[in-house]
Amino acid sequence: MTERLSPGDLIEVALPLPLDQTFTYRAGPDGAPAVGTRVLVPFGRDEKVGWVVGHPDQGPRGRKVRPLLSVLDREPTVSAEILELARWMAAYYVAPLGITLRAASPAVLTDSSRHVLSLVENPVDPGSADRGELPSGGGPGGVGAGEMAAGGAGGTTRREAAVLEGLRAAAGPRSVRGLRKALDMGSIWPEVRALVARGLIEHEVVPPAPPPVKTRRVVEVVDWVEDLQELEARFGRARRQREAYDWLAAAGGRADLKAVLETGGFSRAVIAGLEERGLVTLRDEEVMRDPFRDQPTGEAPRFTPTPDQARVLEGLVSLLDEDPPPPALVHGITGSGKTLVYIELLREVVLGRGRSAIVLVPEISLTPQTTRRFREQFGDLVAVLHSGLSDGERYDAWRQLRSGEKRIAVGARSAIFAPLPDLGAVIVDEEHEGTYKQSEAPRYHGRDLAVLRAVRAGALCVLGSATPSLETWSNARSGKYRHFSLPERATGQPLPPVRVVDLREARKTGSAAGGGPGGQGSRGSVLAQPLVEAVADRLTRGEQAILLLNRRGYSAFVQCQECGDVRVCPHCSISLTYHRVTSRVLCHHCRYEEPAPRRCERCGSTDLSFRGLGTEQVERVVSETFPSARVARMDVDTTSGKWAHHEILGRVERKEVDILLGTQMIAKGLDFHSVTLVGVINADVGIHLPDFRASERAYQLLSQVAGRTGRGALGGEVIVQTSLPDHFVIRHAVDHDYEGFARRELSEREDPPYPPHVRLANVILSSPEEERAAKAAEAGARWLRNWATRHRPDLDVVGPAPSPIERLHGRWRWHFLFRGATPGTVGAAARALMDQYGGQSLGDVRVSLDRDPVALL
DNA sequence: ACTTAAACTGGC
DNA sequence: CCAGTTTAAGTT
Repeated sequence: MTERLSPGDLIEVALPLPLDQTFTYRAGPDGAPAVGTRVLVPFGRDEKVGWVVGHPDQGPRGRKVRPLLSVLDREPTVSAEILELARWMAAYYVAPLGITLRAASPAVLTDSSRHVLSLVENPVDPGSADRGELPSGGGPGGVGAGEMAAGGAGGTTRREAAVLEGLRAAAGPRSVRGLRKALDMGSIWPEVRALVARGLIEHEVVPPAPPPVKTRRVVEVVDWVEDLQELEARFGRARRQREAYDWLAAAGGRADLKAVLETGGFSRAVIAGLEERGLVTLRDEEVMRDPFRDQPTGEAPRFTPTPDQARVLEGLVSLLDEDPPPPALVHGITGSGKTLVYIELLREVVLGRGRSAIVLVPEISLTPQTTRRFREQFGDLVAVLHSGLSDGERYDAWRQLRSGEKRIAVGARSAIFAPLPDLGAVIVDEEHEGTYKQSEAPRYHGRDLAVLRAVRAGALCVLGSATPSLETWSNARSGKYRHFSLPERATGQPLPPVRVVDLREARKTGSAAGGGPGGQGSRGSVLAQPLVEAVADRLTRGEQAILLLNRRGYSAFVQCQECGDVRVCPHCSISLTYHRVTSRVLCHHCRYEEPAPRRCERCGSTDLSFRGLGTEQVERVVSETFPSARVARMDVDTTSGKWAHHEILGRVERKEVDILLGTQMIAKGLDFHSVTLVGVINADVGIHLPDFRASERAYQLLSQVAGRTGRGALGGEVIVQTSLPDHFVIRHAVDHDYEGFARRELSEREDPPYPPHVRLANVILSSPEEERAAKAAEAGARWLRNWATRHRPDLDVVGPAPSPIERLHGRWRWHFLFRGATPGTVGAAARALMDQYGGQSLGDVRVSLDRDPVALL
């Protein structure tokens, strides 16, 4: 598309603000920048960075149109492909276009101007001070308000004094934003204006920094003198210059200035002399920062695929020729070698066909082995978009992907926006992982965007998992996705046998270690006899054990210790949550509530457990039971440091640890052959979280942690402790029967209906005042029900109720759900709701909408 | 999100 | 009648 690019033309700009609209500006003297270009524009008092998203013929009716301040890119930084993806996200997830564009761009390209304040060293007499120059505040009365503050010297208000004090406290200049946050007293602009007018402080608008580009000085020969005699003549007595010239010529005509000085041993003056004679030039050349530069590349041995792997690979490659290729599920058990299939597929797509590819991984710091394998195979073609990269490193990786210098992007969910031309494949490893869902706006699902982007780009999307999400599973079953499976481990070894220990039995016979009558009501039987024996066995053999406690840290459910029964909402089939304060149990979907039970509804036992069991308690019991064992604990509390994961796993690898105890984070990616026992302390916890995906997650976790053992020649065994040995999650996990589990879980979600049978959205309303959050939730749900009767009778609104996490960051949270049979229904409702409540601020109540939520917290 | 102006408070 | 605080409207 060709655009008229004349000065004064109008541009439509998307700004990263929570406003569901774009803004119109007038282009500068160089004409209207192309769509996808970043521009700096005035916005009220501020200067904002936004993206040109169109060239409207006329501005908004009856409004002024301000000119843009500057064009920030020579070339568009958002391609037509990514802009379309951003537009789709904005519509689907009901987020402003500017917010989605920001999410799709490297951080260094989204910086706005900042207002910076500094103290004036020696303030002159306030009366004679010039009035400070401030950006005109657009609307009427912008400047007028500050006028009277320039009055007497003694008229320093309390607020002004606070601003001055805040500036004195900092050594240098401070941003208005930072100061405002620190002082926590609302807008400080009136005070700033008054203080500037009296010459006490200075104010400056600092434009966004240009993207940081690292450079090096390079010396390059520009005048080649071949003839010896002429060389003599040209250099005369400048012997060192002649030598430097020869040195450079021998080096191919160009070299790092640093190398010339250090390796060549020439002085800076010698080079300057050459430059003077017009023989060489000095210039700055861009250097790409790459923290993985030193990682070994291209050294890995080529593995021969197993027959299964070869069959899947062949199937995937044949899909490449369909237009567009249909998405594919690769369902492969733990240890079946999915990564190898990805690698061989990329070999075809990237090396064979010269196209590019994206590999999404759930959380890159937890999967160093996977990323390393791609580096080893494809070397410098790979850009690893690690969360630990500096903004500059990330920007360099982004540029190298855009230029085609790198053609494989490996990273977490935001890598789906990698600016790769000619995309040939997108791989989503462990596609069932919840980390692919972004928890802030835009609340996109990386896996779903992967499918969408791939289809639109004519690329193949491969979703890989040992325990696919039920959404993906049902798409594969229905034929929407192609379905491949790897039912065996690449080594040919079987999955480890899983033994179930019935905690109810263990308690009756009193054979458990830990807890006991002294405990606070919750019989803390931690390790039943079979697990104690199994661990002791590993200790004597010098092997290692992993103990998992999948406990999450919020209010628990109520479970009968006799029969294992859990109180469930009669309407939502979600566990009821115990509230200590009111001594009641509550459904966090529909707000059904009843008094906390005193005895079990099913068997009448009074032995009810109201609390889960934490890793700390387990650690204590384990240490007491095995005093000589070396125990390491790995959970969010022990892994706060940047390299904490690494450190703990390193100790396990070096066999400095006998028992590794932890939460779900130990279930992923570990591959240690001397781990011959996996013990699950209590499999029930996860199953009864108040969330419709609780069973799915519990199954995934059990399956995954079971896969941590039996990988080596020593074999392995899994012991699962549970009060619910007959629960289908446990039964299918014991049999390593994903399909059986999926069949049952799909039927569980039919009534009441949950995804994948229906589409779901979650609306959270939060406020510092609980009352207001509740009122807003009531009003919102009522409004939506009303809307539905008129527009979408098939829409179902559930709730409102207090959110499972009732209070977060000092705000009370209420939520309600709505569901519909089709994306169209849910989309229309989401749009209508946000049009009604999204923009308008209901006092201090914040509204957020999460479409296709991964968890209802 | 952030600013500003208007509309309310509560002290006299 | 003010200073301070809450609420609503506007940003091109």
